[in-house]
Amino acid sequence: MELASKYDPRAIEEKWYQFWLDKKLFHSEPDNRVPYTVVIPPPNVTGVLHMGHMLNNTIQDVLVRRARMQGKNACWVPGTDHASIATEAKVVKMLAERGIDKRSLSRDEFLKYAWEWKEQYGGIILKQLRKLGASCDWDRTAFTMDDVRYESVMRVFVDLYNKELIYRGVRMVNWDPQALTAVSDEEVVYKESHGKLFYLRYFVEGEDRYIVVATTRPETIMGDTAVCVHPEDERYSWLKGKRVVVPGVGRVVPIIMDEYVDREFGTGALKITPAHDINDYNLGMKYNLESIDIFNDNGTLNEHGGKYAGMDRFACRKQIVKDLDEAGLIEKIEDYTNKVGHSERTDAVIEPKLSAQWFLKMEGLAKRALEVVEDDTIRFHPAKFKNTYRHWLENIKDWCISRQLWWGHRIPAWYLEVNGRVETVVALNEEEARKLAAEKYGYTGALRQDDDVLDTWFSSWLWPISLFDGIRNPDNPEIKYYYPTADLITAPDIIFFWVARMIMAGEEYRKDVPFHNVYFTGIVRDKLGRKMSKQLGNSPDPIELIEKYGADGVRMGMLLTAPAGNDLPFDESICEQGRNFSNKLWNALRLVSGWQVETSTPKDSKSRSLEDSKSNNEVAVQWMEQRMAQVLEEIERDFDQYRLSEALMATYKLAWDDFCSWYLEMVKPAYGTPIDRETYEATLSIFSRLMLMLHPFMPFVTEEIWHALQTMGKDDEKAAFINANYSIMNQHMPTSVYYDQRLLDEFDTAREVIAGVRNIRNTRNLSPKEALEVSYIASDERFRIDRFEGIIRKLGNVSAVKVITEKPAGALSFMIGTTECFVPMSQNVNREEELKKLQEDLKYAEGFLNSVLKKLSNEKFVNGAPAAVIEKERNKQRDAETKIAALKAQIAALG
RNA sequence: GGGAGUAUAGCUCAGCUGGUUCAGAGCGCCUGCCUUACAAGCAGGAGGUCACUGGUUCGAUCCCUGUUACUCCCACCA
Repeated sequence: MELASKYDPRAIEEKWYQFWLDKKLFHSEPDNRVPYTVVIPPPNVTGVLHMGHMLNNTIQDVLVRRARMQGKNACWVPGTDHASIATEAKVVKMLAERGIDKRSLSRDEFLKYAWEWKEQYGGIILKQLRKLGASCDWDRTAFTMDDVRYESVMRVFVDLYNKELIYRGVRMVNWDPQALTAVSDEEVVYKESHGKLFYLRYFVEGEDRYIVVATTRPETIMGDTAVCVHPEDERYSWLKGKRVVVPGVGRVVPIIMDEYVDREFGTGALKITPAHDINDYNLGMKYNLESIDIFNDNGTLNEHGGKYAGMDRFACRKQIVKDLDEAGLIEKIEDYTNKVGHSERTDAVIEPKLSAQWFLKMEGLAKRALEVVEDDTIRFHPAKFKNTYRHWLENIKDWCISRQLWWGHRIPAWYLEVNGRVETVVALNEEEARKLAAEKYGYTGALRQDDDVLDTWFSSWLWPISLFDGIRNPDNPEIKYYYPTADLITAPDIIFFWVARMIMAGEEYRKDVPFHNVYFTGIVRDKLGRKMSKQLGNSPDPIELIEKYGADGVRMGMLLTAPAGNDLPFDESICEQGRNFSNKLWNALRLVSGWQVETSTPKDSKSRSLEDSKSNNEVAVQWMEQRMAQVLEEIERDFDQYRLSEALMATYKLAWDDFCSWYLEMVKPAYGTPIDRETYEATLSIFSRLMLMLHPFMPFVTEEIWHALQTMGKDDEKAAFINANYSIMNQHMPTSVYYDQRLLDEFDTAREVIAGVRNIRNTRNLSPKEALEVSYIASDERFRIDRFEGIIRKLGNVSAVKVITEKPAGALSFMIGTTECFVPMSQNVNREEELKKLQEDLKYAEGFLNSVLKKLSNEKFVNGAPAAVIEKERNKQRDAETKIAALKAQIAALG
């Protein structure tokens, strides 16, 4: 078999993904195994894959594939989110481009377009995930608005309404004038903005005196219904009981006094606009003030705006300032910086607005959701997010769940009029509602359904349950088997939107947590530390990256720099490392596949060298097995703590350094000679297990190499059978076993000897082809290299390893611990240089000894420190003294 | 305004319960090599007052005080 010297991921990745799909290896059904469930954080149905998705889904895939190989029944459920506001905005825009105005459409017509759009563009992102290698159970693909999920949402709404946890009320909400809908508190982003603070004159009714009020929003004076000052503010005590004229408007409003006012801010006087500010609204309630709503839903002035009616709020601000200024009603204007709320989805400036909305009571739900995180029934990784979570839940307010949109789950509330009163019935569907209306009110006329839809998160919060139909059929075998899920992998910015609410829903509808662990990924940033975004154009296209470096390469690149909860400064070049690693593995395969295996065991003298190499190889195999067991232990620990990047790094080093650089070099037969069968088999086995360990991180290249290894040396028929019927995916992950630390230590010493020889060669410009001799004085029992002598000879190109008792003349030396090693030189050594080097070493050793002696002569240390620590210091002292003596002797020999 | 977090090599980060895993890893950098698996490679090497300050301790990268810088979250000051 002839293999290309460069690994080309493209064809290989496609081949294996199709193979996995054909074999239905991602599919899961409940059985006797332990379940391992992960639900995907559903991406927006019309979204495209970005780097954040890449990171998030790579992590999920690593965990899922590992669990599967550990013998668990892994089920990773994919799906998409209907994303009410975002999708509706996209559809509106698409229609506008086609010259269609949303307002000219009926609800049904609009929804038809929306569904068409969804069918056309929806799910692109799921296709892209396949390129990444995601091992989702695609048969289970769900959508938050498909039949099962839709009905689940309806049932939950009805249930919570009947439990009196859902209510409808007129409240001040965050209004998005662009999307024309209310949004929740969490969907408002406050941004620093440079504006002005306007000082307006409010004349006292019938007098020449006036009071100056500072405001950032002069356009709202049309809605002013009072001016408020602090009751103890002596500057304004004269105003008590008076009334003032709203400038430019002419309306006469009362002066009220309330401690809410901050006397230090502005002039200490505050204008009250109950319809357009939450605080003013509260004061309005308290003092029974009139509330005048001056805005239309789209942010233009309504009929209360007088001559400004129809103008946009920001245009109106300019105009009104101009007009007031001309009328001499502006005292001054100052620059001012404050935080202005923007809609997360549309970026429009949020307008506080009074409107009728549906709310969900949070108090009881929040309490339970807090408990399960506090007592570690659910663990956060990293744990610091517990603080954030607690703080939010302890200060939570009722959740505004209605949205004035069409795309979404329509609120199942119907209105009817009986005896001049509007009554509400809430039911699963219109038919049920009709029945209910008849029962409760004896009403049989037409019903009018609420126009609003539910907040998107009102469906996502049920996701871990509704995916297994656990709302509609709470006792079905699937929900019982797969719920609670194991791990949730998500970004910290949706901890409130989604994570907290899923926990609430889990407690409410399953009396159990929805997952046991939450792994918070970091935010993917560019080299300059900026968040990746479409606007900045600093986000690479993940699909292009995959084409360039292979999915394995990109996965590895992402994982290497992404410890849990840390932001990840992404640089494309990191993918190169992943690609190079794939290539390295590929070339290891090329090496092994080219080996000739010993066919008979000849007894003649020619086989001496083969026998020699055999015993070397035995040690090599032993060592590699021990090393592998050690790393496996490390990796298991890393996974337990969700330290994925560390687990990958450990595996990477095991494969590259230990396996390729050391092990393969140890057993590699000389050119033209065969390798013994035992070593060959052992190598294939070790290599295969390495592939298993790497498979969760790099699924494609490992599957390819694993197959090559399994079929190596097999006849065509057998190979074809293996290729058609086996996959690395469901092989059993190796587990750590006992390993011999002594052997590992001995190898480390041997490795230092080899490095010492190579270093001498390197610094003295000696040819690697010239064999050197190594000798050492055996004085330290910790220095044991007997077992690795043959390997030292092979890898260091050493002709002999000798134990001696006297320092040889004319030799170069290096120290390993307290043992001196010598390399005799045929040519003259550079005395000056050697002397300089030895003196530097001596100086360092003496300094080190000094610090140790200082410690040991400190009575407090000797009395206070534990015996073991003191013993260690004494050992250090002895070693340092030995070393110093040796160095001095060498210097003397040279001089 | 409140709260949380971070600061260790040029970069990104480990360093778990104070003492031989104690100053580490990967990448980058420097030097020499196209050594028949791999230049997407091989061998060797250099780099750090562990942000600053004071304290606790026989002993501090690690615990405590304060300072500085950055990051994030929360909040209705017009």
